[in-house]
Amino acid sequence: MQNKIDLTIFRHGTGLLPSVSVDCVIFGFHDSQLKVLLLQPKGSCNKMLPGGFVQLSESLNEAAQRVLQERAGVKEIYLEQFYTFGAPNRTDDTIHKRYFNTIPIDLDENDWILKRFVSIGYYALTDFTKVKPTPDVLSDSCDWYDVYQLSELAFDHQEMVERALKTLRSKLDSDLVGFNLLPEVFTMQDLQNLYETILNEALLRTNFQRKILNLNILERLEKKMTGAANKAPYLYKFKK
Amino acid sequence: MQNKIDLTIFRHGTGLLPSVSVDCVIFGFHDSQLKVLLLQPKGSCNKMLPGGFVQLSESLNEAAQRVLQERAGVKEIYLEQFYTFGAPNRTDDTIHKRYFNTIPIDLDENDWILKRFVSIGYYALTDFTKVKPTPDVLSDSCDWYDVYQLSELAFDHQEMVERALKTLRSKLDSDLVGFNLLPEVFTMQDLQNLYETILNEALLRTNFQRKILNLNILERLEKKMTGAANKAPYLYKFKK
DNA sequence: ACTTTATTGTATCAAAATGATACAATAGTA
DNA sequence: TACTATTGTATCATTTTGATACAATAAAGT
Repeated sequence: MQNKIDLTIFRHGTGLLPSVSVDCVIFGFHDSQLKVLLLQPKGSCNKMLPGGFVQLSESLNEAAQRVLQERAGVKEIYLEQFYTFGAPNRTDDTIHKRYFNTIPIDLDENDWILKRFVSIGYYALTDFTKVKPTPDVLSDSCDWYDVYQLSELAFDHQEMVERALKTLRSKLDSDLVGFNLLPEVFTMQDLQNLYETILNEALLRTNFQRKILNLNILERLEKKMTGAANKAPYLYKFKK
Repeated sequence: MQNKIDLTIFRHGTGLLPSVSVDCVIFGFHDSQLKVLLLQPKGSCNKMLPGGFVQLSESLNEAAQRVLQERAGVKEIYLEQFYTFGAPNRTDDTIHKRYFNTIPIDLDENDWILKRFVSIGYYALTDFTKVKPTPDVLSDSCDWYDVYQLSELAFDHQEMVERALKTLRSKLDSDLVGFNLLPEVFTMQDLQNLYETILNEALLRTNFQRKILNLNILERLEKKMTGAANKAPYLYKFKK
């Protein structure tokens, strides 16, 4: 199943902001892996982040949300800007043109789409289980990939993922980010596992539990009977 | 004295990246005040940050450096990107056109310069005493203004200053930022004064001294005989 | 020369946060 | 009933931070 996307928007002068694009780094968590959402474009291009252009009537944030919905089928997600990428050669000419030539529209050789542009990076965390990645007509697939095992990506998208991850790490404590990465209810071990994966380092179980509980942001629910021969952990959910 | 600026760069298609600009928030410190560098454009416009467009051949960072040099006479300064501003109405139409009509060049009504654009914000800290603000031909003046006493600024430049200040505060400790705001040598009181002004809150003298000294980044020099009837403070400079 | 004053550098103590270890409780298995 | 693996919590040591005390000192006043 593919998303509808209005290809006329790619045509010059039909309501797009020239030279500007947005790219989205969407993090998910599954099987103890931190994942990122990537599109496999048609043709032989490397995988890329869901990205697109900005309409004249919308804000950058709105553009990021719309693009994410159109290209990956992900909607109603809180996105945060983390950096703007603008190296003159960031969209390597030949790759860039090859990519846009796979799009079934006529592009003038002088169209700004074929030239340099600046891309504003947005990132978000989302519950892996609640998202159904859906590729658009320009892509063969849309799927999750382990952040720590990425193949080479298109353009400067590797750098984008790295910088988004750095931002995520630095905001993990202060912004109590990372909440959207887990399902509704979870155990303390699930949460610690998430933290360890994002930070890529081991944490001391007892102190992690103390720290999180002292934040007073969790509501303790019933125990989770795992069937294992040991004490059952409590389930938690985030307070509102 | 005014800087030379090549006005042809404003003409459409002569090597500029459409729809994109950079704006610079330059902080200085003097008389116990945190200052920001502003231009007074010719005509009746509000004051504005030194900003300009991006040439096709340069990176965003290079553009910011060049623009700062051309418009305010400030050179060789380390700039850091802090946010990108892209609200659809951020350059209010009438003010925007009025401003660009003061520039002595012909602009087509359809020129992107008269339309919406996105601006990438850069900020920097600099030694007040080492900068000689110099306006360009488009401006009547270029001067320092107290960050906490700003009049209304052009476009969304107030928001830019606020966000730059927020970034500065959050990075003050971790990045040991704020060093460029003081002259070569200084007393502990000078440094504390700077911190208090940036954070806009009082700090305990003894603990501040302990904290800074424990960082092991200062080299203690001779005492500074102030002429006052009390113990003379040491001078310090930053280790390399 | 001695006292006074304002300020500086450092020590000290209490409180809070963090790191590390110990241990009892418990859901199942042998 | 004993055993095992894991969980929740307590405890203690260490480090960090907040608050106060105090001796040292450069100059002025007497």
